[in-house]
Amino acid sequence: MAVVEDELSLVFSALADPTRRAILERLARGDATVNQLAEPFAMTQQAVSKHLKVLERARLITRTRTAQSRPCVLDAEHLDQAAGWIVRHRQVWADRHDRLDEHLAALQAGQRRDEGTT
Amino acid sequence: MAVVEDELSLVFSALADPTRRAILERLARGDATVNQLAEPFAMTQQAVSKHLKVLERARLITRTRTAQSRPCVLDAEHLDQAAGWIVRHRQVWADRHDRLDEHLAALQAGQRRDEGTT
DNA sequence: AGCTTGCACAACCTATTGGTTGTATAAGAC
DNA sequence: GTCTTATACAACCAATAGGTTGTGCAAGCT
Repeated sequence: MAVVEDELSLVFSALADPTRRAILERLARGDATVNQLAEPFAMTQQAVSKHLKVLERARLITRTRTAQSRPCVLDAEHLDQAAGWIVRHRQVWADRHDRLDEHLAALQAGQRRDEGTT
Repeated sequence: MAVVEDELSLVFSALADPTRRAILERLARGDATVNQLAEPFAMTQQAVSKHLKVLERARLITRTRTAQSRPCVLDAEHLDQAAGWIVRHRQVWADRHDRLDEHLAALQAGQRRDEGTT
């Protein structure tokens, strides 16, 4: 099932794994090689490579080829896509239960974004 | 694997399915019964029930028992959790790259980020 | 040239996912 | 009471996910 998956599903399912989220958190603090990423985890380098492939397929990271290592770099665009979906739909029922408005505001407090994403 | 899963993973993996996202979108416009939710989909009522169980486990919906039907109601809080994670971490690397709100808007407009990767 | 490092590919295993059909049950209608 | 409606449970199935081990290979080091 799901032979061809839409981008949003790819992004969300990529995020649905603690290891991959940890990898993203690590990458948010700076680019890293596969081995550097693998180090904190109790799993093989190959397993981490698989996780990276998932992240790459979801376009959450891109990889460059520098010498013999393949550093990973974050790509925020598709993450925005996912955040966009959530924010968009939460808004709908936030409107319905308007008490959630402040909740929303609190969430975005550090950010103060303002675009009318439809 | 993943015998006990953290809440965030549950939420994200619940969102990682187009059917379930459609269900949430539908519910955002108003509570609905299982059959009402199942109707637009080319799948059995049982399959939709399974999806609802996934959403329930992720605490994205709650169910009430009204007469012989079990209407579904959205629960925004756990969705906030997911949105929170994204917003939080997106911010980190937004800072690294540029930290501009307008940038964010541009990204969502489908524009590609310039790569001033430090 | 030969060793080492960094990573990926392939085969394999098990658990989970997402669907099916078939059946059961609980509540209202007659 | 019996019928119908709305939903859930169970068994089954194919495909995917997430891990393993083993191996291959390209790039640098000496």
